[in-house]
Amino acid sequence: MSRTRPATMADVARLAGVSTATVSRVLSGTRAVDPAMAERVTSAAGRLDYRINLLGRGLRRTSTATVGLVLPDLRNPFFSALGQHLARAFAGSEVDLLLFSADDSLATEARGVRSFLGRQVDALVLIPVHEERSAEAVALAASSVRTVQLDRRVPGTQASYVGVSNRDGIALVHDHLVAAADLVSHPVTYVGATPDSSSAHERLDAVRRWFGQEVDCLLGDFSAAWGREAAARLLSSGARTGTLICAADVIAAGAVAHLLAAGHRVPEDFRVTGFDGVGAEELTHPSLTTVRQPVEAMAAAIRDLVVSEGDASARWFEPTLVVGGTSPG
Amino acid sequence: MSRTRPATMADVARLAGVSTATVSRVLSGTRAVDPAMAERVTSAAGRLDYRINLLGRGLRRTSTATVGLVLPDLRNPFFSALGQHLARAFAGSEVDLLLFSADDSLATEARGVRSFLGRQVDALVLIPVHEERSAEAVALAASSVRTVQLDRRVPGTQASYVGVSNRDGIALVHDHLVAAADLVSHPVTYVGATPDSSSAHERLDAVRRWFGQEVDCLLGDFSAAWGREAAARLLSSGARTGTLICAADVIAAGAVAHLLAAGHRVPEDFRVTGFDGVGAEELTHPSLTTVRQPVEAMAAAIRDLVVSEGDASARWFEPTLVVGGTSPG
DNA sequence: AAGAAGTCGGTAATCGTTTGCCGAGAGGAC
DNA sequence: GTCCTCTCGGCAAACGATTACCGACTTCTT
Repeated sequence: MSRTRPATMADVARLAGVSTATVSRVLSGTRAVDPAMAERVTSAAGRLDYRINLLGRGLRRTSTATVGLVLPDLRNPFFSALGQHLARAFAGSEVDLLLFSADDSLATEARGVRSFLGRQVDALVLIPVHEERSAEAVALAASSVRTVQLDRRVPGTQASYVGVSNRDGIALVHDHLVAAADLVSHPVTYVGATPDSSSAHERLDAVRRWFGQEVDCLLGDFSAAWGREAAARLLSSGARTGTLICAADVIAAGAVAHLLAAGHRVPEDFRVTGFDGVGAEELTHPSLTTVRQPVEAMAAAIRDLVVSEGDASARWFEPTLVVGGTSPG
Repeated sequence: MSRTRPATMADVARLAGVSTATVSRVLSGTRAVDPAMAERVTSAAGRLDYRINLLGRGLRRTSTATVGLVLPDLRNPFFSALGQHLARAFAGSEVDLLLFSADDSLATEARGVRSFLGRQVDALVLIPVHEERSAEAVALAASSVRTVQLDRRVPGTQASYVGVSNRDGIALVHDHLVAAADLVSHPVTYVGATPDSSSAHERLDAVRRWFGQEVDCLLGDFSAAWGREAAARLLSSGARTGTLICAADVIAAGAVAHLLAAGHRVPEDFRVTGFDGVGAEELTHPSLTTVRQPVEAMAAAIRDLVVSEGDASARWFEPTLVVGGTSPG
């Protein structure tokens, strides 16, 4: 495993008997070069196993053909689905997408932003960790490069935003349940996340809007463990029937698992709905009724925003309802 | 959103009335500097909102304090769990961990490796897409920087390896089932993945070793959809009881969902086990019996390997059995 | 035939940072 | 007082690529 000094353009130029300018032009196709000479250069580059140093290129050019994505947590399947779709959206372009996980920490998120900025990325995609406390990181990003917030946003920043209409998503759930079920014998409980992120915030507001201000709310985080605990609390408060509207599919899956384990029936005794629809809803039986976010279209929108020259903008996508086995109908 | 030219060290030096050498030494702490002067420099840097250009630094220094991770697919929860644990393991160090998703494509994987090499990363962590066809990418990586393969490996390369003992993992399942169940009335079927990756390969070999060469095998990919399909095939072949040993928790979850949907009981009629144990096993009811990989320890080992100076090495971690509700006992 | 226009290779400056080396000054030993 | 040893700031040369500019040459125009 001995590693020799990598070949540089100067080495290639020497071997091919030309100047580095010519090598650069051949390899990056910047300007026409005599075919015979070009052939000498490519063969020399191949012989020396030359690979370009992107640091040198990036330093000289102003751009790096790189976009950074900072996300809060890879274990949340919705975020990893977004990451995957975004990666695919960029795989067809000249631009490299690099990911950085903030590990749900504001400090690590800030570090990720600074790291990408230091690397002179052309644009930054951010899923902010916190609705207020990520403001500094988002502002720093937006003041330096084209920045797009994804899924979650920090109000009052200059950065663009791409996300789903949470109000419409909850409305889909509401209409579905009102059409198919009796919400008196199955009283509604919202199992959400504390409104630290704009999506948690907006989903909570939307639930209150469509189901009434007095709707019962249990707030935790976006995890299956919280779904289980919320279901446990509900049962220990005496409920034997009900409707659980969950802020994410992982929460819903946890809740369903606990309800079934406690001997209750889904959807007969308890109806449960999720949110996101990126695949986790199909892991369970019954499969989850959920609100599907059009992640592929969202990823494409991000890709387009990132390469475009326009001003900051915001775009809300329309979710759709996927009816599974955890709700009647 | 007007963006001005970022401040450089020369700007800071001018404002502080010192040379760029002094600025560099103050900001990177390379050498002692007179406290009064240091104070002038830091205040000037703050005033100008100076942020270091890592391209310049990386070009001059030989190292970049960066490690790249190329993984096949973020939607596989095991890979995103590995990514997350690795990110956490590096969050405490000076080194930045950057991720790149190969989108299950050999070409994209190669692109990721080349991209990271061009960025002069200090080390590369690879989860190879394919046991044979990723050989070129792994060899390229290993010939340029310290390289560690994770979870999957390409035989015959110079790169280190960190993974779990698949043979021992399947042995745990075997011993558990033999102790707790009647494998005659519940014949064994292995629901695995085509042996394109070393982990799929090794798990298949291990199943044949512990359960016999003639064990029934259904091979697909690491997805819930495949788990469902495999269960459907098994049922349509007439099976009404059985034991399904699955190569991953997502496969197992899909299989269980289909079996339950078809009206069968788990674990009474069908016993099902998974592999990985990174959280997906708790989304279902019954919760999955699975083989847990010690991902946190594995991530720590990767971190240590990456900073160490030693030769290439291989390390197999020992998995543990997590007994859930899909198997007797 | 002379000038204009186009093609294409090379020279050297440049991107932003780090660091080897020099030298000035301080402090200590004798 | 001399010499030796430290400390610490600055000069300038890298690191590896790109590209503005120059100039030699070819081709076209009139």
